[in-house]
Amino acid sequence: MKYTIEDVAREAGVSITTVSRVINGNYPVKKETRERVEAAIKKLNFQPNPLARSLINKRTNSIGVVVPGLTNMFFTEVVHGIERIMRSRDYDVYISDSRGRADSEKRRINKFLERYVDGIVLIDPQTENMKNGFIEEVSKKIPVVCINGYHENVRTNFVLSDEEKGTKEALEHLISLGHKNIAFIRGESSYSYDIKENLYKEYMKNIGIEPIVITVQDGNNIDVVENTMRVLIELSSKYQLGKEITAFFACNDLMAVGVLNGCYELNLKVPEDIAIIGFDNIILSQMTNPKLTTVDQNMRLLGERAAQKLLDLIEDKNLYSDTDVIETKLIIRKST
Amino acid sequence: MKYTIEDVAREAGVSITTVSRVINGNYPVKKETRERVEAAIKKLNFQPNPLARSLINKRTNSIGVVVPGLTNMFFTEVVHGIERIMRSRDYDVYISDSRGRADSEKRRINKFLERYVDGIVLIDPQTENMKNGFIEEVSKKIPVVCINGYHENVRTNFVLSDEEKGTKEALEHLISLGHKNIAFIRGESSYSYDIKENLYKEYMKNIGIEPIVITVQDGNNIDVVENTMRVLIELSSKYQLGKEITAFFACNDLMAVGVLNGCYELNLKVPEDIAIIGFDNIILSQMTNPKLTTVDQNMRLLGERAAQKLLDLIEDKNLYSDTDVIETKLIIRKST
DNA sequence: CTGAAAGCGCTTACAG
DNA sequence: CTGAAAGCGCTTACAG
Repeated sequence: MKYTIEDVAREAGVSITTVSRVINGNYPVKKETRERVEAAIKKLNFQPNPLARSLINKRTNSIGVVVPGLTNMFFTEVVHGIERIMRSRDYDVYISDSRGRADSEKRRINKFLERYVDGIVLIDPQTENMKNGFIEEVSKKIPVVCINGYHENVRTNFVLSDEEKGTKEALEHLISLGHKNIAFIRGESSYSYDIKENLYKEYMKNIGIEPIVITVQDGNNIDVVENTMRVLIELSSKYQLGKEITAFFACNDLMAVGVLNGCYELNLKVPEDIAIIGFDNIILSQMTNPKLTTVDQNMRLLGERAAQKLLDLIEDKNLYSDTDVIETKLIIRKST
Repeated sequence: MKYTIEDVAREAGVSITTVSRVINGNYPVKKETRERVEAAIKKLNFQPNPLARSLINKRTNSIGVVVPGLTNMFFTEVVHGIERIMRSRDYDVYISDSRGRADSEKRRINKFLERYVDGIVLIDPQTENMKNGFIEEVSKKIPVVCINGYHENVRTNFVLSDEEKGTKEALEHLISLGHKNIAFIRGESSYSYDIKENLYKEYMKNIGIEPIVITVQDGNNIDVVENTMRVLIELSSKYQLGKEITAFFACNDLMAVGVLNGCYELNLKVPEDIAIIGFDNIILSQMTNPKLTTVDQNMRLLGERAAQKLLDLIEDKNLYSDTDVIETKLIIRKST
């Protein structure tokens, strides 16, 4: 079995109080005593039971991260950024997948709360949970940082990428290339899609073209690639692709790849017949043929910044609310 | 603040012992009393502190999963299978990324041990940690299931996909198409690559051709796609591609996609000039152009089977060692 | 600088 | 069927 602090105390011939003190280094201990205790710890290869410590400290040195889908590389990149920071500070990061559903997200968060994580990062939290006050409630109990997502009048912390600016640049890029008949592809429910859709409609209004909004299902699971492709093929019976629609703005790269694959099936040339622009700049966007024009969200930085902020919150408990914005960048490649 | 069992006891006018008994349902409690306690629990919205329970039970109702890289969809698919099973049994699953390095994998495992997870799943564990006995040691302390990875004389539990059979079928498929000059692409250190390489060499020996083994770096991170592409381009100055090499066997789909992208850069037609076969059947393999011929590892089932086995182990502590083998399946698409 | 004791929030013999 | 008490492995006032 594992050794306890009592075994160490016996071994070193001191009280458990003293052992505790040398472990935590929070009280003066005579050098000689300390060395004896350290030797005992080493000899027994003693590791304090984090459960027992947490029970008292109310701290677990761990954080929870909730993502809508592990198969969208956008999220794994962001998580990677979070992990980089957290590990350097000796925090454990636990990842949990909500499958993009509000009830599941809620459950995941509650589980983390039960487990006494020290803080939570929510990537692309469900709008429903933002609007109904759930996330604000959670933010009162524990440090929370949200990456992207709905944020009007919600008192919690945000690290946002400037999706508005990114969307504008993307749309203007298409327009500067002479496109007017631009269709818009989005997933079911995410604030990121909503922002983009609003801007898209505005632009279309300005150029006097009827907007075409296409909603595929869950946009954050890799299955969306196939789904989007199917949707595109259906679409080709309604619209004359290459004429009535000459360009697609896709809300993320996964959907953009779906469009690309659909074009291939339909024998449409990209970008000659159809231009495609994605969003995120996941590595997949460089792997297609042609490579995808897209908007870089600087995913790694989003994660790092969120982690840093969460750490700050955990440390001084100034619980909320604050917003950081990170720049996006248009990456022009071969699909436009 | 959160309520404790004491608050519930006071509210219901019973002892904490009784409250504990109705929560756990492990001792008889008079119906009337039970109802009073249940009402109090409901009223206070009481949730028992899992830390305190775990301190006594030595159980946390959670498991750890260590993966070499979250950006290789092979792993996220397997994890998905694990989560499906675990959630239905109300276990939390915590995912941790070793970045494919033995020291990091060790550290991740030790962290899980410290946190008293009830069991651990290792996906594609590092050969080094298998051979030096580390994983066997861990398996003595706690239920462990390994998915794939080195397994000679290591006493722990395995769920393996039949990579040998898969490799043979892939190679035979290429040969049946008339290929002899087959090159082999692998990542740095993984048992999966080793098995495949051995078989590859055997086949090449049989057909009397000098084997060409190309090692790219870390094969389990999505960066490998770019790396492989670069490696292929360099390779084109050493070999006459399409002649001295007419086919590539890649140890996973990520590398296969890298080869595909490289061929595109080099203006080589797939499969006319160069045939490519991958391994795993991650969804990405259907998204390329042409779609990839590959070997399906049934990732979801690998995860589910491993989770089920871990659960069995957790429940009856019959700690090791046992091996399940799951069939692979050749998926012929357009790259061969 | 050091230790005995109380306490974190639970569970489980033990006694009735 | 129910409760008082010990205990899980720690930390931290309190006293010296």
